Amino acid sequence: MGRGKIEIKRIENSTNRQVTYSKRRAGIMKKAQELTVLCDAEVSLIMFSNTGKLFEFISPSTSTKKIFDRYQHAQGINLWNSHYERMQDNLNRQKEINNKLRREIRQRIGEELNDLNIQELRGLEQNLESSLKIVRDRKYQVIGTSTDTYRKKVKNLEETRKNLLRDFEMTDEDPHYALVDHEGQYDAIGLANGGSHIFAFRLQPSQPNLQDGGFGLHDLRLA
Amino acid sequence: MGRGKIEIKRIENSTNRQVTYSKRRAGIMKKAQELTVLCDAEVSLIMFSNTGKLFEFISPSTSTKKIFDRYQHAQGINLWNSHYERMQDNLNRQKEINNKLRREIRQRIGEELNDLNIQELRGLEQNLESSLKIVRDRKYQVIGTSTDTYRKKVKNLEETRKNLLRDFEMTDEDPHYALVDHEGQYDAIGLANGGSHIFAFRLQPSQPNLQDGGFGLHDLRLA
DNA sequence: AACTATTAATAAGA
DNA sequence: TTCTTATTAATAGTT
Repeated sequence: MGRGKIEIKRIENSTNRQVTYSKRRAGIMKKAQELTVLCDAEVSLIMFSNTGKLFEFISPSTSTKKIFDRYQHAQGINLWNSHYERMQDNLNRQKEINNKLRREIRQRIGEELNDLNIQELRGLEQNLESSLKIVRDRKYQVIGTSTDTYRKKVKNLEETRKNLLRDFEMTDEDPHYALVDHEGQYDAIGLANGGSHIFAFRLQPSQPNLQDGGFGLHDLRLA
Repeated sequence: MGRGKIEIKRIENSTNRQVTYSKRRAGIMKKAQELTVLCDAEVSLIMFSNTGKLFEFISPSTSTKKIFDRYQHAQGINLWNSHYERMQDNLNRQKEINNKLRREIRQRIGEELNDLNIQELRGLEQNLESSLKIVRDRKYQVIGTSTDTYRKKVKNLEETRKNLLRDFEMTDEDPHYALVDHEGQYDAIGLANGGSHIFAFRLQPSQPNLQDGGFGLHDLRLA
């Protein structure tokens, strides 16, 4: 139906192919639309050009999703069962891993030790010892750092005060103006200088295993 | 393109509509096929008549499922997601929990302590201390139990031997028959009586945090 | 389902 | 891409 008959085979000339695609795409779209209206049918037409571009026609009375669902129903298959199954597997795997992790935490907390033999108990004990040492070292390091910071702050404050005093003396104004404040804060800093057990005033947790700060936050039972 | 021009509107005569549907369906199928071949395109054409019957054309180079997947990808949507949304959510939740658990374990092992403040470090330390105590107690309990068991076994063995000896003496047969065995085992049991550090012969782990028996078995990075 | 007059689609050219 | 138009293809109504 053109200036000449053409063979139905791939058009090798790329430009030509593109042009023909445009024209025929429009043509088939129109046909789909006409079929929809004339015959009261539901039509889904999806086309990908070789460049990957998508064109589609869908009868106004329906939707692509509905067509997909209906298609699967009509064919008695579920194209996404494999997706679903993979997802389900993945979910189960995650849950299993979670349970193992929970179990490990419970054992590290000292629960559920009954199924551990002596070797395992010893392993766990050594493990906890070394972890405890690491945490302790880290704590002291942090304390040391913050103490240093406080020391520097104190020094700065003192120098500031001295400078102020000097200034007041030089200008002969009333000196007690600068002497009053920060006493309480000095006391607190003085305590911090001790270095080792400065947080001993913290309350002992009534639930030794469950304290805030991220430990024991998660429900360790099955989920 | 027929004996007369027709309006594009629903054909009310049912027979007529049916006939037209047949003819045009064949026509559009042919068009789809030609488009596929001429322009190297991937075409999916799905039609449901008003009676619910399904007809489809699909380019031989692909499949309906592939077209569906590609369609969704091209549209940047996932039509079946709504079906599996809850599952996906669940999966994501599990993964998140998983990461939190791994993080907790890592901190309990002594890794990733940098984001903990002093309070949290102290909490963790106390937590580890109490866990360590529980594990130690349990270990000693297990050791005690097994020692008791061994003691009983020894006692039984000794009594058995005595009885045997007595039997042999009473029947005047060669007595050294029963005296030879189990010496090594007695030695081992003798050691176990010490009670406190009987497993000290175990190798010190070169990787203190990773020992078999369930601790450090899981990859604690993201998964 | 076949036929065929007629309309519709479109290949090639501009 | 779009328009034109000669030509083929599709099909509406008929048999």
